[in-house]
Amino acid sequence: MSKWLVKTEPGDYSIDDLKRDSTTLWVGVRNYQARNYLLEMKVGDEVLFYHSNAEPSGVVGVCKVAEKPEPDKTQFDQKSIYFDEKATKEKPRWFCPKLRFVKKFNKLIPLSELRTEKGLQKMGVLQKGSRLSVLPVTEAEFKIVLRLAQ
DNA sequence: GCCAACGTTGGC
DNA sequence: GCCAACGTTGGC
Repeated sequence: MSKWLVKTEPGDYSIDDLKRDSTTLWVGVRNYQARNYLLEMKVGDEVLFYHSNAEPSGVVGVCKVAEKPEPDKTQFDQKSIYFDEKATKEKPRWFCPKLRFVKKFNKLIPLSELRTEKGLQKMGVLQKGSRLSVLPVTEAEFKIVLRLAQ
């Protein structure tokens, strides 16, 4: 099973929102590389939940894949900010898995702390210029983050 | 297919 | 708010 990390701005959708909702469709990803990662997600995969553009930014909890990706309905909705005029129902461009809340860490693990961890130096989210909102995480990296959360 | 212009992301 | 990094668009 694979591990992942998803980014979200807490003002848009935070770990507390996911805790309240229990599950959510991860709509709105509009980057092909990120989409391809979403499509690789399998039910049961564990996902680090990351707050970006936050004070401070960092990993705040864990969720998991509850349902495999389905076409993201917002791409067909003209009123949605995620509307994509080039997408059709016959040939959807964008997909969203359903994510289920697992836990919120007692403390946020800030980027600065992740950066000082030896085992995390190659972690995707720490790489310079990394802007992908969906990223793979290795088993070892995932374990280290969980340890830091304790 | 190249590449300039433009838009977005996201740390700081 | 700044700006580096990267993605996308569209003229040619």
